[in-house]
Amino acid sequence: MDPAVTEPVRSRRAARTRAVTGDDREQAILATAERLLAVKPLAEISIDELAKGAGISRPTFYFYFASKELVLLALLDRVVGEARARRDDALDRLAEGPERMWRAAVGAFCATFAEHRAVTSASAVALHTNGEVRAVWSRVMEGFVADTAKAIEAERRRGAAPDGVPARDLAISLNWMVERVLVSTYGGQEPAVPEDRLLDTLLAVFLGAIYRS
Amino acid sequence: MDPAVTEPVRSRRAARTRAVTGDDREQAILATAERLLAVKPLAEISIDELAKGAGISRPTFYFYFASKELVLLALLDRVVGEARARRDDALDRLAEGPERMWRAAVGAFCATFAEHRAVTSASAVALHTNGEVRAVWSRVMEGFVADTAKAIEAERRRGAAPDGVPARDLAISLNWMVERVLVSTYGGQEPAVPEDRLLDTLLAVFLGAIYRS
DNA sequence: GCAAGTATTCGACATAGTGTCGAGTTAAGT
DNA sequence: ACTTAACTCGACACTATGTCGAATACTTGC
Repeated sequence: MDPAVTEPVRSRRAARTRAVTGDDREQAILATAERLLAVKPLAEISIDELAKGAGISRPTFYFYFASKELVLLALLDRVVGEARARRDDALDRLAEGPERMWRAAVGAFCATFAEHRAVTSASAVALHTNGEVRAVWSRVMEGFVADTAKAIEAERRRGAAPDGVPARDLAISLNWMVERVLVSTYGGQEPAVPEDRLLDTLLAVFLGAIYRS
Repeated sequence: MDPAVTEPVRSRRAARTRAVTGDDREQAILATAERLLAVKPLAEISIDELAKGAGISRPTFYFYFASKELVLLALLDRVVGEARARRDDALDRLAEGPERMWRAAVGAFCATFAEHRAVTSASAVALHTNGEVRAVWSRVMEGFVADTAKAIEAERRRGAAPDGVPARDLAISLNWMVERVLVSTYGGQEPAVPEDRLLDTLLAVFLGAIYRS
């Protein structure tokens, strides 16, 4: 994902001339948002709260962000970069054996989600509410799906995995499963897989779906 | 799910005395909601719209439902009953062979979701917004999960399926997968599995996860 | 067939949140 | 010092929610 697409998060403002203040405020808004998201969903956070938390008035908030969803998006951008890096790292581990690789790949997603659960959970929800969050999330998922499908096809070519339903369809289902299960576990929604069995369970489904004829 | 739990949807009003009018209005609200949900999400439907659509004023709406989420819930209740009936039907098909049974069980979910996509998609979204929808959805999922887990354990006992991760964890993951994949496909969210390959794909994951050692 | 009670209806109000406009202040660059 | 641009906020307009109380309509017991 090129950053350009999610860049126009900030309302206007060009290169920072004034030493700090502007960026400080922006960071203060982001920090406030992250803090509040750990406690309650985005829908229950008013712009006034974000502004107050950053020590500015409500109209001033709009100087920095056009909506609270865009604040979330800025937060999400950070996290996405991290997830991407970890995943790329995992995909290089095919040499260590397929199970190792899949564990690393699924684990990358799980770990990122867990470490930033406030932001990721809120995003998974905002997805249904906000078009821009939906677009970002779709692009992230698309990346994971494409890589997963490629890995499945590679395993099929080398004869390790049997043919079956289209690799891409399988990849889509598996990746959405990961997303949904993580949301239920970390969002406190029942029924949920206990956190400590998360990775083993998801991995079992991956391996079964990919390697069983 | 005992109906009693989701019964107090209506604000008050006891047994209908006045021949029809009251129930008619209530049905009109439900019909309006279902019609609008086919076009836009619940969040974009105002109570005023629902009231106008049913030919009443906004305050009068509150006589019938305490919130628009409760209207959705009433709609969902109908659908849940249908899904439950179909699923029960499917689980009796073990005699026809495991693949047949699983196809029927997953298909029951898919078919219900597809036939009432406006209501089910809206509910899957409201789940993240509304506590009561969340509770109903959780109970429905819990039912599916329990039955799925029981079926997996039965297959394991008769030696058809190998042991592995706890059956319940597997059941949770698989059922959330179905939910999430259906929402993406019917909610027009990318990436999505094309509608006509939905059942085959989900079934492949089920069989792989359950029967692969 | 009417008095009493209950079901139903809505106008009017109170409240909360969003987004915008325009007039201000502050700081940098020249 | 003066211009320009960054930044700030008071005040307004708008939309939606939810509630209260008074009015109307139907039903039932008498």
